[in-house]
Amino acid sequence: MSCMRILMCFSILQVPRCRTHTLANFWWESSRSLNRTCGKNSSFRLLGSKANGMEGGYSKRWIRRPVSTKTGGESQTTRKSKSTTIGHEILDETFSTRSTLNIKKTEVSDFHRNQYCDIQQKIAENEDIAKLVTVIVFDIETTGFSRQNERIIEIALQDLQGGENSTFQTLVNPGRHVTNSDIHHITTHMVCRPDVPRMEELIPILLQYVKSRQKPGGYVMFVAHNARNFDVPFLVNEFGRHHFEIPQNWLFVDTRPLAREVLKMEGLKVTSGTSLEALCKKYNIQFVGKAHRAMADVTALSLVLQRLTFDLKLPLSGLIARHFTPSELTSAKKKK
DNA sequence: AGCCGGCCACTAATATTCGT
DNA sequence: ACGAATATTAGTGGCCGGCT
Repeated sequence: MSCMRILMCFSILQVPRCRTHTLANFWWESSRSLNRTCGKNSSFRLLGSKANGMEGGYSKRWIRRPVSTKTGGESQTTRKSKSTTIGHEILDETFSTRSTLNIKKTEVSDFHRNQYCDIQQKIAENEDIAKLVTVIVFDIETTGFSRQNERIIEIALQDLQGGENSTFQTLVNPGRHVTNSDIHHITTHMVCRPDVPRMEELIPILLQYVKSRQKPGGYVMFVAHNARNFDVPFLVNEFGRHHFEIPQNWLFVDTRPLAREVLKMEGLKVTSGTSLEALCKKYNIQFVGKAHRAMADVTALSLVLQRLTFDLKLPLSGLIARHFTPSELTSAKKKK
């Protein structure tokens, strides 16, 4: 069963039980709008882990095609033309030379000049949050724990709205040996190749991709497990290392505190487990693909997130209220 | 009044957890 | 292994009621 189908099923099941405007409702609404767009028989398929030589031997296209979703209920011609719209835009980047990357850098700095007013204010003004926020679950794999000394070797993103190009995944060339392959099974041979992008090449593409998913004047909320202590600091460091800034409309949410809240609410000891694995067990969620591969973790976390927000009766605005920004992380560090 | 024990709130130190 | 957040434990001080 496809991931999105599962998401949709959850939403359908949850809505009648939770009348308030929950995140589930938000996703439900999104799914419905997709249904309207794509027809009743829509199905979304995440690429399997064997696709495009991810287990080694990358083909020429080192970005696992962001066209990793497939929409049914459409005529072949429509689908074809649609997948070339965004997919092409991104994949063209993939093949682009350094000169085109420079152009993208200019675009990126334009992007940074965009000033976003406080999202909390928008919530207070009762703006329709769903129309403003794109929720993206993400995960990274790295060569180790130290954000200073180690490097990212894989990134996966999933836009929970679904639809075409809703996932993005790539290996990253760290330019060094991978010593912890026993964890994620990503080897030096898989990433230290000329056809695997380095971080400085990937960032503009990543920014471009996220931009293609965001709503006009909207925010992008990135969700990851242990984001505050691991994924986000890593990302911030990698951006900084290559003189990029995290866009101001990017918000981050950590699912680990949510898990703690749920366990507390249920009267369980928090020490009983807030790892992604423990949460999957708790919610009876099966891993699609290998655990500790970025996309597999993202797929699992997407489902865990739905369950957590449902248990906490947390509407999208509540999730937004729990967001943090990279600047908060650095200022908190300075305080100490 | 003086003493004692129990309770609560707070702080500091230590342990655990989590990501790869 | 690293580092941050959080949980847990231990220690401290203040307050109160009961007792002599």
